[in-house]
Amino acid sequence: MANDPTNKRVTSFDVARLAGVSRSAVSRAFSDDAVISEKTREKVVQAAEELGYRVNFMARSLKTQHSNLVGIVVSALDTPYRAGQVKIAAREFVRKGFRPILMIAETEAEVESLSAQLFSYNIAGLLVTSATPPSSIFTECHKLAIPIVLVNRGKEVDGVDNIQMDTQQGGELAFEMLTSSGATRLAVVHPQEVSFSVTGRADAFVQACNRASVPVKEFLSTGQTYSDGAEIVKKIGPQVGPDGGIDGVFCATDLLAFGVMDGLIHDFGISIPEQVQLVGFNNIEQSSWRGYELSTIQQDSEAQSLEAVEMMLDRIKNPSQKAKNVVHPVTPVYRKTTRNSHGT
Amino acid sequence: MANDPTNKRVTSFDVARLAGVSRSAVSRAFSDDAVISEKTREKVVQAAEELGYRVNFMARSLKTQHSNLVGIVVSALDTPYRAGQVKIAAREFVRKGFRPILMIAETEAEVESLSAQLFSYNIAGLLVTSATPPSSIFTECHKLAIPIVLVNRGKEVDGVDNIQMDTQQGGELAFEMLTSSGATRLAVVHPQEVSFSVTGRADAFVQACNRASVPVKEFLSTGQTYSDGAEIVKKIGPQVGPDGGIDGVFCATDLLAFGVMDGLIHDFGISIPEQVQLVGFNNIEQSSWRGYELSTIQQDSEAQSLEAVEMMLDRIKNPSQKAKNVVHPVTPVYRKTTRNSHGT
DNA sequence: ATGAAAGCGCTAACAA
DNA sequence: TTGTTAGCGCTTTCAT
Repeated sequence: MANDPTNKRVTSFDVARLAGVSRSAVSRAFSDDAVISEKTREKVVQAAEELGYRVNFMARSLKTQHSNLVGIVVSALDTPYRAGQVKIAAREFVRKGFRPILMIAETEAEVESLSAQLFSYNIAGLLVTSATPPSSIFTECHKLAIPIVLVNRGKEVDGVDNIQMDTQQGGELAFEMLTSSGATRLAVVHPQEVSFSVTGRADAFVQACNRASVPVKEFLSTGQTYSDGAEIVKKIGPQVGPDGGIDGVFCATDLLAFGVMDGLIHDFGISIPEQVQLVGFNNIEQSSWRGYELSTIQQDSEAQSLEAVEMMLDRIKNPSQKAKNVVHPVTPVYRKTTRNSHGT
Repeated sequence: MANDPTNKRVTSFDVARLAGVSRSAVSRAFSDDAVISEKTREKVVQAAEELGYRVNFMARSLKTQHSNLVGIVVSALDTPYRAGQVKIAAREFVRKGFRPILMIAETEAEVESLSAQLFSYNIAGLLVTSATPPSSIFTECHKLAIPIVLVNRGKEVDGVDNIQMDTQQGGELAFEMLTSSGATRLAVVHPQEVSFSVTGRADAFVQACNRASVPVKEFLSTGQTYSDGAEIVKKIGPQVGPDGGIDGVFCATDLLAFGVMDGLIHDFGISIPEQVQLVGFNNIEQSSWRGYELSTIQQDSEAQSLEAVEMMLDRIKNPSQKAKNVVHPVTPVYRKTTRNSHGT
């Protein structure tokens, strides 16, 4: 059983010879829907096993003009929400026979260049869940007939599959969670950088406030992480209080909420939810930790990811179908940072 | 600028024709170290741009017998520690011109099958940071001359590059952190499933206790997450107390520590660090959150990841070099779950 | 410095 | 059902 590394690699030719068949036969033995008699198939598989043969996907892809490689372009992978999303998507792709190439892209420029790099691989599709790619990518994908699906990346782009949460509902829900349990002077904190889903939910929240003539103050954080929350709370803290101060704040992100919460408690001695109520967004794992027990709004990232890959596979099978645009509902999760335990 | 999807894909042949050169010339223009005059190179690049040409990596790989694809096999990607690790590694690979294929493998069987799948792609290397792959993978890699590097996957395997934290030092440090500030009756909690780095640090801790004749109780959790900590604390809580009870516990993972901590505080009314001290492991981001401020032991996952990819690239360049085995030191981080603020 | 030609390992007509 | 044959798009000797 020669296992010296100088071994020539084994090709379909070797297998064919050992099995006493043609190369086409071995090809057929390893193709999913090919006509081949069970008997020869077995001979081939047997020989392949013996030789340690594996079909060379590079050669196959070259010939068939498509690969089972897909691209996943993602930002902030070290964030619990994104990590979960990517984990699910990657697993699902693999389960369906595809291999995800992972590209970390924090800026729009990176999204563009990294996506473009993927085109050299005959990728079967592209999943983007970071910044919205510039339109050059879309036209390129279109030209190359590469399906592309966007997750939480904003309004419909022509001919691009899209899956997103219901930002509108998200903002309204946050408003409701806060006001239904007595908050009357609100605040919202969200990152200064504009992004469809994050900015969107904040905007919807503000609109809901305006519609109900409830005063609302806006606080812009540097980013959307814990430390950004811990930073912005310095501006919020002084305005929270019994006499006419803020008594309900919506943080566009759970992470942001934790930072704000800790600052409020530890630096301003404010008690939650007695003096201020707090609502976050995403319902990441940490939100249920007993040190926080954050009331929040859940988007089902697992369902999103699963649907994203399904959409893509659909598209691969049927490239001409119309682009879909699905929006996922969002649900309230009442925990201990709101006063209302709320039947729901 | 035709952008109809029926467009034939553009090949080096098209570029060659437009530029008025041979196909070899365009190949040379896109190869890093090839002899070509600046003038023709420019003509080619120009033509390529115009046509939207991109070299087909499948064809290139087929010809050259190697690709710039690498595999990353990982488990528990949705855990903050792993997510950070993978993010860094993936970015670094891309920066160096490689494309990481992400494989999520929770069990050893999955590691085996997913790694094997990657061999169909002529991958340039394999990075494993989940369960330790079975030896079949090693021999396969050896046979195919594919470099493989293991991160925190235990003792040296013959001919396999390996990078790991200093488990011994980790366990001893935990012992020191606890005892130097007065703990005298210790406990350790770690997952029942054996894994090199996690079980290793716990074992080292127990040994340190034994050596110093300090009593220590062992608690086995189901896994290594928050909820596993929240579960096992039910057994620990009753044994913590003023009269001869446990007064110092080392959790093999920060996540585990959070679960234990919350249970101790909320279900048993125990105050930390007054009644028990707590030390975790990893120093993930959440450990510094003010809701926890966990004293812990840091392993520098960024450095580890960076070094892992460097090792791999080294290996790719110089396949015959001896396997390396580097161990990274580990450092104590004193926060509020130990009594000692300790100069360090 | 450049071009001609061979061939990487595979699949898909086509013929038998 | 099977084998023969012709490329997929590229790189790389080898001549020039």
